[in-house]
Amino acid sequence: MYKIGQFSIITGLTVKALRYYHKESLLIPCDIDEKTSYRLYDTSQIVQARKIKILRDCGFSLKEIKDIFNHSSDLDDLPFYIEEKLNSLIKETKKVSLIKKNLLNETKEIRGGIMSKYEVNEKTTEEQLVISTKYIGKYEDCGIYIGKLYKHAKQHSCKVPINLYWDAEHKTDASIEVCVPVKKEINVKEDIKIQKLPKSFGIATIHIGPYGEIGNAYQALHDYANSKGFELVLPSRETYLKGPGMFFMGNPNKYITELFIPVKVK
Amino acid sequence: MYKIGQFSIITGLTVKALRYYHKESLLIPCDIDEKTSYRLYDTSQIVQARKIKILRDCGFSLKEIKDIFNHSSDLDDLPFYIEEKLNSLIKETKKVSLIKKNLLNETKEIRGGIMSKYEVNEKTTEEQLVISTKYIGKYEDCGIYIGKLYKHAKQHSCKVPINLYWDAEHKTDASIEVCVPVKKEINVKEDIKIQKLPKSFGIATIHIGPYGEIGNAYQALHDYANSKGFELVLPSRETYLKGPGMFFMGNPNKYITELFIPVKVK
DNA sequence: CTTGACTCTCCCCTAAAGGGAGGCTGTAGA
DNA sequence: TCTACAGCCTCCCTTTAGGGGAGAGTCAAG
Repeated sequence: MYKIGQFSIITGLTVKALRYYHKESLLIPCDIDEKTSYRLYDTSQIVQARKIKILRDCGFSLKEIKDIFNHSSDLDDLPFYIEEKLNSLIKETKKVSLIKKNLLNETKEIRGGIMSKYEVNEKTTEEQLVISTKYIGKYEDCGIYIGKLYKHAKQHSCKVPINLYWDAEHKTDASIEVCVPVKKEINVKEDIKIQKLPKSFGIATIHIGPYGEIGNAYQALHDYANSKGFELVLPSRETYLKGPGMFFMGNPNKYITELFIPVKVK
Repeated sequence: MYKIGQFSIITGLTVKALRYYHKESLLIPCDIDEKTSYRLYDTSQIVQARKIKILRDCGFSLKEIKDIFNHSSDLDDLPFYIEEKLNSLIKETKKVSLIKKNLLNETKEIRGGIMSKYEVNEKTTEEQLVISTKYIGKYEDCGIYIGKLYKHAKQHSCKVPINLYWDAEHKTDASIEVCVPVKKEINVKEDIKIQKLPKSFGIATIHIGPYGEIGNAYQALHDYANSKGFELVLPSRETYLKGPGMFFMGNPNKYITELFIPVKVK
C-alpha cells in the first residue's frame, strides 16, 4: 500500500491529479484510512494509473479515457485507440494546411484584382416545390441531410439543393432547412416534409469559391441592402449550383453558390 | 456600418465571440451607439475579423493571436505563422506516435517476460565532487542545464551526469539539481555551484529503457523500502549511465539509469 | 512540547466562449 | 393605444483538467 506521495512518484502523476481522478471516479484509491482519510493505493492500481498517464500524454480527455475504460481495460488495446488519435491529428494537420493553401491563393487573387466582384441584383424567385428537412447543427453537416433527401426523392428530384437559413447571425448550432426540388408531389415521412417555396422578392448574388469565403458575398448583399434602405428578412437561401458531390469534394475554388435574401415589401 | 448580427454573418464569427473579442480588446467595434450601446462595425474591421477567424480555425489561442497582431498586421504574414503551427502539429503527431511505439515494445516484452526485474540493493555512495545548478521546472528540460554544466566544466568533467530530486512527489514544476562530476576544484560563477555529494547509505537499482517507464524502478525501490521498514529521505538520485547525447536522442530502449534513494539511518 | 513532513479539504483561477435570464428600444399589427 | 416581436445589451453560470495556496489534522523524531 502506497500513500499518495509515493504513488505519485511511481506513476508519474501529480498529487493534485490523483486527487482529481479520485473525485472524478477515474482512479479510486483501494482504501481510505478511516481516521486520517489518507488515500491508499496498491500495486494493482499502478497499471491503471499508467494507462491514464499514457492516454493523457496522447491528448485524450478524461471523458474519452472513461469511455475507453468502459469498453476495454486491456493494456494491449491502447495502441488502437492511440492510432485513432493519430488519425485525428493528421486530419487536423491537413485542415490547417488547407487553410494555408487557400490563404495563399486568396492573397494572390487579391493582388491580381480578381477578387471581390460581387454583382448584386434584385429578383423575384419562382415558386418551387421541394422536399425538405430542418435541423439544428453545424453548417458542414448539411451534406448528410442533402444525401438523405436525394435518396428519398429518387428519380423525382430535379435541379440542385437549396438551403434556407433561419438565423440572423452566424451560430455554432444554426437552424438550417435543407431542400431538394422535386418535379411532383411525392409521399413523405418522418422528419421530411413537402412544401412550396414561395414566390418572393429579394436581392441575390453569385459566390464562386470555397464556402469559407462566402462571408464576402454576404457583405456585398448587406452593403447593397443598406445603401438601398432595404430591410432583409428570414430565411436567406443558398442554392448550390455547383458544389461537392456525394463521394468527392472536387475543387472548392470552383464551387458556385447563389445567395438570395428576401426583402421586406412595404 | 454593420450591427453585430450582420457583422456576424459576414465574418462567420458568432455574436458571442464578437462580444468576447471586444471585451478582450482583440476586435473593438469602431463605434458604439451612445444611447443604445449597440456595437457598430465597419468594412475595415472585416479583414481583421477574418484574420482572427483564420487563426482560430488553425488552433491559435487568443493570446497568440494578440501577439501576432502586435508584431505584424499584414495578411501576407499569416501563412508563416500557420506554417509554425503546422510544425508543432507534426511534432505532436511524432510524440504520440513514439508513445505508441514504446507501448508496443513494452507489451511485447511483458509477454516475453523480460520486463519488471529490478534488483534492489543496499549500498553506500562514495563522496563525489560535482558542479551543479538547481532549477524548478520540467523533467525533460534538464538536458539544457546538463549541457550548460558540461560546457562550463570543459575537460575537467568526468563520468556521467547525476540529477538530485528534491520532491517527495511527481510535480509539473519539480525542484531538480543537475550535477556533473569534476576531477578537481574549478571556478564557478552565477548559478553554478561546486559541492561534494556526501557519502550516503541507501537503496539502489538499475533501470533499462525509456524514462517514461522509470516509475517501475521507483516502485521496486519503494516496495523494498516498505518491506524492510526503511524510511527514505531526500534527495533521490538518478545517474544517467547511458542516455541521450548532446545532439541525438539515440535508442531510448537502451538508456541505462541508476536510481538511488538515501535511507534514514537511525 | 515542538518541529517538520505529509496529508486532508476547501476555495479561487485559468480559456474561449455557450446558454440563458432580464431588460432596453423601435416597429408592426390589432 | 396596447402588445408582440426582433435585435441588441449586460450579467451570471458552466465547461476542462488540474495548479496554487490557506488552514488544519496526523505522525514520528528530537
